[in-house]
Amino acid sequence: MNWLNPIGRVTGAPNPNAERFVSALTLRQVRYFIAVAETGRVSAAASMVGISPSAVTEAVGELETLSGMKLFQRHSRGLTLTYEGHRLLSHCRNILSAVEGASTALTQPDSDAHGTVTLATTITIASYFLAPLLVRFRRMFPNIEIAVVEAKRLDVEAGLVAGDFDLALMLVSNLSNRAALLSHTLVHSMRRLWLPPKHRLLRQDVVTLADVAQEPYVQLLIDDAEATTSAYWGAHRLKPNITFRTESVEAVRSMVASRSGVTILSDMMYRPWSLEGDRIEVREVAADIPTMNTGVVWPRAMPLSAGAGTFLRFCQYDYDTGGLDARRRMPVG
Amino acid sequence: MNWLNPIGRVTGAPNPNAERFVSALTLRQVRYFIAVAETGRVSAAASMVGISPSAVTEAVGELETLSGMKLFQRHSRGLTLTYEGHRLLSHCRNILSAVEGASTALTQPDSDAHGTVTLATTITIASYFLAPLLVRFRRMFPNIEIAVVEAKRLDVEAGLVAGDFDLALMLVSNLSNRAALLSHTLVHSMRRLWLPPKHRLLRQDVVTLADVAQEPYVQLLIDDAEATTSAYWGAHRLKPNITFRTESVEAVRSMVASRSGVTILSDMMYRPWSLEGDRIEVREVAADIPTMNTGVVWPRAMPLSAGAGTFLRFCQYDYDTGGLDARRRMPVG
DNA sequence: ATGGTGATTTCTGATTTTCCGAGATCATAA
DNA sequence: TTATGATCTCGGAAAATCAGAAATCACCAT
Repeated sequence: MNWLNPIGRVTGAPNPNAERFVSALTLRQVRYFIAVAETGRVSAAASMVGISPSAVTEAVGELETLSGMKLFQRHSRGLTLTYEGHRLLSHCRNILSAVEGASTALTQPDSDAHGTVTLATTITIASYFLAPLLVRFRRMFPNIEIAVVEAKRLDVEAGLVAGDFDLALMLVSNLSNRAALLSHTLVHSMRRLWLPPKHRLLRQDVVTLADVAQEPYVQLLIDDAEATTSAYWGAHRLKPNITFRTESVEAVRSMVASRSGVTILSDMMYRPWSLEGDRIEVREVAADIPTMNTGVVWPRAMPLSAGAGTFLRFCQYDYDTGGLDARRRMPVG
Repeated sequence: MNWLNPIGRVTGAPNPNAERFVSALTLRQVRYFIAVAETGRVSAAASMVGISPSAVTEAVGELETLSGMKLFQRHSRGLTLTYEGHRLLSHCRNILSAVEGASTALTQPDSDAHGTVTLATTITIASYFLAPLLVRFRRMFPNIEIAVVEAKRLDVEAGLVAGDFDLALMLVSNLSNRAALLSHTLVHSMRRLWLPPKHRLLRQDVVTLADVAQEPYVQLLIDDAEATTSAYWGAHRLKPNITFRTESVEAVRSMVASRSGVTILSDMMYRPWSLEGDRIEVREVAADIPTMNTGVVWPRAMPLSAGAGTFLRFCQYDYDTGGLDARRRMPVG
């Protein structure tokens, strides 16, 4: 039990157990507490929520022991909030308004949402990420039209802040204009070493970047692939022995499968077979190679349109349910 | 019961009863639902929250009938969220984080808060509002020092955006720079007609602004009093018959009490006696006269300092408990 | 096919919470 | 001092909650 000194400050234990509070609090207590605080009388609060006064008294008492502080000053005319009670009241209102938020979200399902969303992507995403995602989205929201625009990374960012695009699917690892953009990353893809079958590095227990430096290296050129490569090679004070550069991922696959070189690319692009049907193996490299993070990006300034909002929510949902998680389609290197 | 069609959309009733949802939802349901959604298995969720799986199943079932939609897709390996369930999940997280917010607020009581707050006011507030408020505040927070600065309205606003003041107590009805300032109004004071005893207008059933226009009018000059007066007189296409202007409210009181004129001023300044001890009556005017709204103002850009935050909270608390409500000290006109 | 496995769900009874209603209590006003 | 109007306390009944056993179900290997 806590006591108030003459000037109304709590003098008892400051925080008995906040742990217990979050796990034992009841919405019933919150509702009754708010009713009492707003009416100033237990009886009025009871009739407001439609139960007997004694139940309200009980709930308030529970809340007081739970919070470990006296919430009301009781006097003959009723109850008035203490300062601590007043502070708790605003938090309790937050809780109830969160509940109401959930309720209104339920009453306005966006199953029949409509409108159009202009979505920008970079080429990497467009090739390996977008198509299956869009299929699932169109199936669930047939009345939302998605206009897809492919552009260079900087142009996508510029278009977002200019309002030309609603949102973008792109690599968020190296976003330039973070001040004006918000992002939610959906997938972290590891970058791993691609090898032809029976390659000598497959027999090694651990493969280092120095090992890879000895091999002929095929460098992909799309998006920021080359810049990223030189970044983490440079951090290790090494250089790949680049023997071929191409903008085609299929060409990379063929080169690797035909034992003409190796490469390090993200799991998102990996497929176990080349176009010709030859197998491609994959190995983890014992080095600090950043993951490739792709996600949704939108301008910070304006709130998302309804359609864009449901697309964003859908992306999270689709990721959570495994729709676009590349690792689940992958062998364990 | 609702059903999912092959593409996973709910086809049942859209919103059975949102009313019931907000009044019957339980934190228990929310907690268990989140646990199941995060683990994807009833058994794991049960051990996470420390109860039996059957109880979890029950709670999830309750939440599904309460929300009127299927929240999980059940299969042999466990449960995965439907899209609707995913959407509800984020709202449920909101609810729980609101609960946690309340908890952390309880563990960090600001009873022992300290620091200094520089508070700006205009003259009207300083005379009729501030002193008793500060007394009560200092009694509750003796370790927070309040430095009071009195200035003209425009200077107060400029000082707030410049960061010279933490907050201000002032009239919020006619704030100029609303773009850069946030405000919370504490008191709405009606503006009413001040009359000497036995004045002829006291016998009238209703008093219009046209009636007042016939009387000699005493115009107070402090703050925006004159601008406000001409604003609402102008809106009624009338003009007061001003016979005296003064910057002293005491002078106004004396003039009215000694039958030298009438005036219209806010209840906040009203006292039933003049300095000489003569009585002053008050009457409501049947006209559209704006109320005088005074409250707390602070710059929108930066978050409030800890001390300023508790001062703001205290003002709301003090108002709610009747500390600075002028009407409770007033006769009913 | 067929039984095994690992999960959810259903069912039942025990425990706890929640509620009501009747007194007890208390502070204030007449 | 008494009356009043409020809260608080204390039963017992109803409802919610829980645990554990049994039932069910989908999938997988044999």
